[in-house]
Amino acid sequence: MVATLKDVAIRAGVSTSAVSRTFTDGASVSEKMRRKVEKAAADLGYRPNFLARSLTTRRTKLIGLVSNNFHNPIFLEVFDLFTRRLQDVGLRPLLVNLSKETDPEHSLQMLHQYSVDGVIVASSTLPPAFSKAFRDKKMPVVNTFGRYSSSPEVHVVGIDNVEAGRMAAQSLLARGYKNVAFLGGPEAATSTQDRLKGFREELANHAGIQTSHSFAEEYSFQAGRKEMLRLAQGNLAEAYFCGDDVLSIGVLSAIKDEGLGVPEDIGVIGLNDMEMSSWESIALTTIHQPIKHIINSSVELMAAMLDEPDRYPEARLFPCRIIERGTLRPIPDT
Amino acid sequence: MVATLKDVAIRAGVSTSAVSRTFTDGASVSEKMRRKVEKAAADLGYRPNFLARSLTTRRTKLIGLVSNNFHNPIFLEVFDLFTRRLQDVGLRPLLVNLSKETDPEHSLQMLHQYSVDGVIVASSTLPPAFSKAFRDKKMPVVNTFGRYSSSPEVHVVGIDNVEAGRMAAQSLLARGYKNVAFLGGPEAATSTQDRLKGFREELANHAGIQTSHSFAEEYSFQAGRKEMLRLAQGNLAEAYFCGDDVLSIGVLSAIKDEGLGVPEDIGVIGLNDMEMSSWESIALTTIHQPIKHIINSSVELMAAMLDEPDRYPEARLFPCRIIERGTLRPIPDT
DNA sequence: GGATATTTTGCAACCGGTTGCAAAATAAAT
DNA sequence: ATTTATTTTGCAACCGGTTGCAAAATATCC
Repeated sequence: MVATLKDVAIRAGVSTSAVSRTFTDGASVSEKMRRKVEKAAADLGYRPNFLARSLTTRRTKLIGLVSNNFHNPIFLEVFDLFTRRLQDVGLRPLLVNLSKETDPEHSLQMLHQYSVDGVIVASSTLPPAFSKAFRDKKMPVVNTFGRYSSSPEVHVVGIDNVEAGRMAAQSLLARGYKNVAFLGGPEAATSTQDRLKGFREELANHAGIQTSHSFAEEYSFQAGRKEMLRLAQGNLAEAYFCGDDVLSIGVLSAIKDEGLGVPEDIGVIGLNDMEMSSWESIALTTIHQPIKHIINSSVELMAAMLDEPDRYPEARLFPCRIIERGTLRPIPDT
Repeated sequence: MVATLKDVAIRAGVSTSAVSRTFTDGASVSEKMRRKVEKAAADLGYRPNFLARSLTTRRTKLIGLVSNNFHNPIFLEVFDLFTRRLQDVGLRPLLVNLSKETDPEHSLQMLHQYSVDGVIVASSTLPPAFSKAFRDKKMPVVNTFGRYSSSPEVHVVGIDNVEAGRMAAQSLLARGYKNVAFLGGPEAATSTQDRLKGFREELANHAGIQTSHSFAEEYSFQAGRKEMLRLAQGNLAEAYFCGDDVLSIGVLSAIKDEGLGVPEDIGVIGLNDMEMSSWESIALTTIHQPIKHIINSSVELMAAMLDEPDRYPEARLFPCRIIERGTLRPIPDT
């Protein structure tokens, strides 16, 4: 019913190879032949079948896009950027939702069976072993938002979370806060651990600063809110560095419920700078993570790996910067 | 390098057909043969290649999931539910982002070239012609969140938007508002048109009610906010029915900026009941759209169509209900 | 114009599977 | 133990393409 290569060949009165070649760039075909074939193809509405083609070329242009982060609004931006960018370079995302799974095996096999050309693991909460499992199967992998230090075998694109933690500490110190805390995402996430590490290291350089930390169960509004309500049972710090914007927004909600004001009573700084954080009713001061650059770079890197599968692994880290909005008190005049 | 059917056949000392059959349910293989083959397959770590298989079976289990809605947080929930549900029934979503495109042709061709088994169009803002284009290519299509009346050729799953508009009008009337307005999404979207239609029809049944309407450019926070700020230049209505929750949240932000209170000065009711609407700091009164049921049903329907491609088209509509939170004044005691 | 270099074309095998059909093996019936 | 019915197996063709190789067709050179 739908036209195949052979149909076109017959109609044009040429061999199937000739038809195949006119649809393969870089193949040797004369102008005359090309015109003849293209005419026949147009008449029949022929389009080459990518899957059949992939059998011999061993290229599907399919990319597994796996994530477990479907409750953090920034991931809508992430998916938007990824799908658009992948489309731009002629790749197609096969989306895999790992929300419940802990075992990579199943999705690994599935992606393998679909012969994806590569896998993008977009998550800072999946364990590094997960990305490594793909690497072990010889699949090109890039772990976007991953931790570069813990899996030098896989390509990582993202930020230096330790540095980001440090940056948060510095901003709080600059604003004269003396009692500060970290309210992180899941304790097992590498992003949480690293941000905490940088935060504490920086604070340790300064005398007379009180510090503490705790964790939310996941990167979500409710988890952030819940943890802050719990903390409010005891003594609160003067300012909180939250592991992520959506957590911060949950925290802001809890603070409001406690009848406290931001930034008068408590300061909050987030991380990510998702679109929502700039909403006038939220106006979250946060550390901007340049996700657009991170994602463009991830896709670029993936595209490069397709041509050079054994490329030596690298970490691409992008600098963050503070976005001042309304949830920290101003820097005092010196 | 990776084991193929033939490798397994050789190692087990049987024909390739035998191997193929042990991996095809319902095929005729003796227990002895099955064991022998499975042993060999396990030794080699063999997994059948789905794409090669699809060539003869004409089933890829790939489903095009196309949307243009990457700025409305509810779509993160939508993608979460879709991907999970599709995975559950053994289907894989090939995600297509149509944000910029107006022309279906390109993605249509691409999905065709990947031999997707079906297409789910998840959008209320893509024109019905879009879904029809897939149908015309004989692909199973379900238009989730579509308008059932305007394209009886394609399967639609969602709500009755006219009814939802009516419901919004009724709630406002019940609360004694006399001057009400509709602030819709893009004017061209069928969802906008239908919600407005129901809203006005219902109001027309009641005397002494003033009404007006206008549209935001897209379903997004900023668009809602912008439109509300524009309206605030003139005379405001007592209550606004917004075409969608994210629009409502933008509207709330604008109202706050104008120094007005909700619900004292102005009432707001949204539609969707996305997770964020229940956040304590937002507490939006809204019409709940049962997206979980809608999506489950969409996937179920798609699965059914794979077995029966010429299934007579149907519309599956789910009832909405009002979720009372804090953005409308209470119903007065009678 | 003929010899040689270069480009274009078709043949046929292959990518990794599935499947209709007939032969071989096994089970059931007499 | 035969004969007959049923199940299991392998052969070979096919799904829709690509590609190495050698032959055919063109182009280039003297």
